[in-house]
Amino acid sequence: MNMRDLTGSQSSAAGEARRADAERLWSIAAVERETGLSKDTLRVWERRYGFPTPSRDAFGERAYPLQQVERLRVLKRLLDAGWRPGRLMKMSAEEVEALAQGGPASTADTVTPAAVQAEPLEPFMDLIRRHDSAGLHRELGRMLSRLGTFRFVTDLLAPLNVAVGEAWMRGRLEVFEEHAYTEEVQVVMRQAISQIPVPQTAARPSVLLSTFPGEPHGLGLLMVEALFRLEGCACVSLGVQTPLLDIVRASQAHQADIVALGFSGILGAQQVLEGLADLRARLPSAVEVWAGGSASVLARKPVPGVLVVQDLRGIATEVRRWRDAGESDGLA
Amino acid sequence: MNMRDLTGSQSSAAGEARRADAERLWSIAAVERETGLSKDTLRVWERRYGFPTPSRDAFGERAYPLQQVERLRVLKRLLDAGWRPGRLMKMSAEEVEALAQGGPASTADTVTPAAVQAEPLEPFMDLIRRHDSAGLHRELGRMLSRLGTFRFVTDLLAPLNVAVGEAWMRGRLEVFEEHAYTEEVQVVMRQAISQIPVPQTAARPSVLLSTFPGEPHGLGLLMVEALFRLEGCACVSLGVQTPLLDIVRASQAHQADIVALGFSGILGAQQVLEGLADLRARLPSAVEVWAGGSASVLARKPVPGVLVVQDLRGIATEVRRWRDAGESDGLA
DNA sequence: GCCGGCCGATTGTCCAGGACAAAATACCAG
DNA sequence: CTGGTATTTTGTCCTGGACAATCGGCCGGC
Repeated sequence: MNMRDLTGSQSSAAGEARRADAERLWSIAAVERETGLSKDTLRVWERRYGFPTPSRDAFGERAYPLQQVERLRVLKRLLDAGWRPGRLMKMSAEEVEALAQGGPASTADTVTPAAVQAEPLEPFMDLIRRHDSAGLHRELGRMLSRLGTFRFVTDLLAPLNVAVGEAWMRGRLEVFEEHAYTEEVQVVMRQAISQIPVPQTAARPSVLLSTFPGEPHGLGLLMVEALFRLEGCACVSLGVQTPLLDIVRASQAHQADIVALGFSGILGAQQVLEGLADLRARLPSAVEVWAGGSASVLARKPVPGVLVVQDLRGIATEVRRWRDAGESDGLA
Repeated sequence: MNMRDLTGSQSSAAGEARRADAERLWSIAAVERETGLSKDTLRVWERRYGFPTPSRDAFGERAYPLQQVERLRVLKRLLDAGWRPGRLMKMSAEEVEALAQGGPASTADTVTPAAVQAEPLEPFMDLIRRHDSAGLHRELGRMLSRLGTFRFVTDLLAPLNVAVGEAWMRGRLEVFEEHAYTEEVQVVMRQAISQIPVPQTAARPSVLLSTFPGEPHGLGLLMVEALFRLEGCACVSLGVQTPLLDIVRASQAHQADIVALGFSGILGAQQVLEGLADLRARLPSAVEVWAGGSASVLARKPVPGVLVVQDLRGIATEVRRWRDAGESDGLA
């Protein structure tokens, strides 16, 4: 419609654009958005470790060069992989680089329970790495047809998600590759869900699904929704990042029997535990709170009145338990 | 699986739970998550306006009572509707309440271009307010079939999104209702997209879709993706909130001809403009940057080298322009 | 009369530097 | 080794000040 804006600033040579690039400086807010490190953390690292070392703009505010932003991205990734800042900051740039490229997780070695790895994952990892969205879509669709929704979720997607997460932590996958993967899986999962026959009206238990604010990972929610629907439950999803008070209100409005929350491990332990306890306290005791996902806190510290479902297969079991208990106030 | 966690802390009477509720206090981080107001803002409001007035916990940290959190939620909504804090803080609780319930937008009266309101929206708003997810899904699906994807997007969803946004700002819709709406629309839109025949391999232009960090609204992206696909373009979506540097890398990996960004008006003006300029500078000039959405900044301040597509119908026009220009470096 | 630029008031973000809770690790006894 | 306690590390919270960005109103010219 409005073409005028396209005419300006055509850097003719690619090299020229590249140079203008590197000189562009980033504000602390921009670095926070780009890296996921809070402003507080960025400032305290500078004070404590002497890195990063931003210059200052005309107003005395921090201005980070691209190079440091990229290094901060690497550090953040290593942090998520279990490394600690103090250790990383003492290392030379080369050592960090070597670590970023291919090192194993520092401590807390990723225990891959290879026992039940039912389907080969490598073909899918290959498609992701080759940025073949169409191919990934096609192959996922094929596997959905072959395995059926239940096994597709439990035997393929669940381990594949773990593999993707691990690949990212080891620097084998970029953020955008993980985003593209998530998007394709979402498409296939929604297709799978739409194929499940809708249950009777007012099918019980009715389930409300969401995640807490700060938890952007929604794939698990979709997988869980599919499994609930396969059990004949009525599901309402709020998508990700719903404020606590809104989850409470939504559970009233939709007359939910179960509120199911997903946790990927991004949120801090305290945030998860306090949030669940809070939610528990604000919901009538007849409404059950279920929590699941890869966050390790869930396994370590139980929250009174909250059911932790570690294994996706447990959903069917627990739904049966709920129904056997008499459809309301089913707690032992 | 693990039932033990369900047995603890059963507050037998609902009233008892309610009372424990009100006494629970919120940390400043929790209030930030719940309201969307930054910690900095919460502290400076306290200093400047004398509200909120959190008590302190045993460690001297702010502890907000539920009542103030809820008032802050209302204030945040009025802020988004165009009010200014100084004005609101001078008003009595009753005046604010009256405003929150039904008042019109303060300044910047919402100009509803009722000219092209092709489809009646009220039936859908009703379904949303009645929390009839199944009904909403059914009616949206029916309209999709009746209108076809193009008119469904341009004549129904586009104005409906505006209506929903406005209803929220006027206090007629809760956050969770907007979440549930978004989810249902997403389901139908993905179904619509999957029905569009996939184009030839390597169809041009190839389009990369995403939003900037901090912009969680993804419906527009889906609508735009549908329109691009209807024009026979190859689309790859990264979903919402992709870091800038990752958008750049993704555009290389997927050999995108066009990078399309969506803006809902949540992001600040500077963030949008600087982000677009930055992205522009980091992409080869052969890759076009398109921006759209309801953010008013886009209309006010043009960014050199960025195409602003105000009207969804403009997408078809611009795709034709791109193709006529000779498939590469098509800028005038 | 209406649009556009200027100016003062408002408002959110940034800064410094200190403190300390929470988490992770090291240590030690059984 | 195992489980609990001391110690270090690390992110978040604090105060109070400063100021850029934005908003609202004012004025003057087309």
